[in-house]
Amino acid sequence: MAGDSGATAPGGFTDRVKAILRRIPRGRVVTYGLVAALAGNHRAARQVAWILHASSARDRLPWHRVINRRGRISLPRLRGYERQQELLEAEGVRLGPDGRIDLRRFLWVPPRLP
DNA sequence: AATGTGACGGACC
DNA sequence: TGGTCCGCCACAT
Repeated sequence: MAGDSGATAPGGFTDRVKAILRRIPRGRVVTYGLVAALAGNHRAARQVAWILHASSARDRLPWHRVINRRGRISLPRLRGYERQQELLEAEGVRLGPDGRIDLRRFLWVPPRLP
């Protein structure tokens, strides 16, 4: 039907990840591992990255709010890095001189899961 | 069913 | 501090 372009099992890991990503507030970030954990598998961080890579703009996911555990943008330079940085800074997320984001300050952790 | 993918994470040196 | 190696997982082909 309309929207089966997603093609993943409804309510599956991918759906959960997407739902979580859409709840990240502006000006906040999460790590791949955290999202994976919230989605039910703390070891599936790589899968979260894969989902973002495979998702299109139509998914309306705040992909730029996902960074790695070091507080850094994982996208390679000239392959999305600058774009992500720009989007983050536009929301007030500041990168340090080493391109690091202070997770203690910007990391978003949902207060509770329903 | 087997193999490949991918923007990870952690252990280790 | 930073590079390398390895384990992990769900989805694609």
